[in-house]
Amino acid sequence: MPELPEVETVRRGLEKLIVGKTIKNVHHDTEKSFPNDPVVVSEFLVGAKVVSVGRRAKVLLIDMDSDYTLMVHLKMTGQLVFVGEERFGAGHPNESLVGSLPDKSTRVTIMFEDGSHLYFNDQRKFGWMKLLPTSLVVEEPFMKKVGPEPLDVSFTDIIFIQRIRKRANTSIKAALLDQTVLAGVGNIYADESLWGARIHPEEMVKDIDDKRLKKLHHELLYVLKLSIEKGGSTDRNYVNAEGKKGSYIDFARVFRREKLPCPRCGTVIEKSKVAGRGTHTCPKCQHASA
DNA sequence: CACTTGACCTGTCCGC
DNA sequence: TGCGGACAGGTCAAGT
Repeated sequence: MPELPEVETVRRGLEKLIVGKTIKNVHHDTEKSFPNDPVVVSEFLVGAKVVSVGRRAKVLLIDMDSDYTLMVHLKMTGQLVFVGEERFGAGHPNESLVGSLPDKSTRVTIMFEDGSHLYFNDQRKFGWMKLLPTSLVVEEPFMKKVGPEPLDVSFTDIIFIQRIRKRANTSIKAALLDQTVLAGVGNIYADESLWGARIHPEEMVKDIDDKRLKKLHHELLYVLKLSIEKGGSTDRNYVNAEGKKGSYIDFARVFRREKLPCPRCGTVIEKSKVAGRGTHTCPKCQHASA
């Protein structure tokens, strides 16, 4: 579900809401959502205080003062929603979104000493939480192989081009989605940035020159930053830490706009499948030798 | 090795 | 309205 901007929005919300709070207890339903040894949880999570909330790629990193870190991956349908000690009453704008938590998709409930709660909801059960010593986070298999953060100032055009070219014989869309090439890009921002750069998602990386890849890099940064500004995009399940929706989707140019006119040229936007994912393209603006 | 395709799950939507 | 199938913002394992 959430990509870099959505996870970053959740991170910013949680930073304001849970840093400094001490965990009173933790409950979870399936092993899959939180496959930790209960002894470790009771020793290093229960009774520990939240020190900071970080993010790497699409993974949230909640650091505790026990020197353990709670890693959270929301995958497709995960949500991390905070509900304060004072429940929202009828008429509050958030009441309909979080007023009924926990519900049947709640996988993990964390209660803080002040009576507030953090709910990890995940309809499809692809997401996970895991607790591990902070020093071992970098050794975790995904963290070890994931590529650089696109929003780091050190991630230059040159590095973007070099890394994308590691996937010379695949489509540019598959290269963008490859988390070992760069971190955090998913289906929405792949389609949006390719539209911005007028590159067709099926075009082979080796057929795209440096100038066009540089343009793609700039378009990618533009959509990622714009989306963070707008609080992420809400298409289906995504909500931020306060249970609210983001508004980037209102600014999307192609994503989920099939059969609607291209905002640049008016041609009807098409939907197809590229790299196994639903893909939105303007057939006129995006072509092989733009 | 590089790359592509299923599998993991549940809910919803679309066409017959 | 009912039912089957396709599909959903991610990643991994297994396949070619």
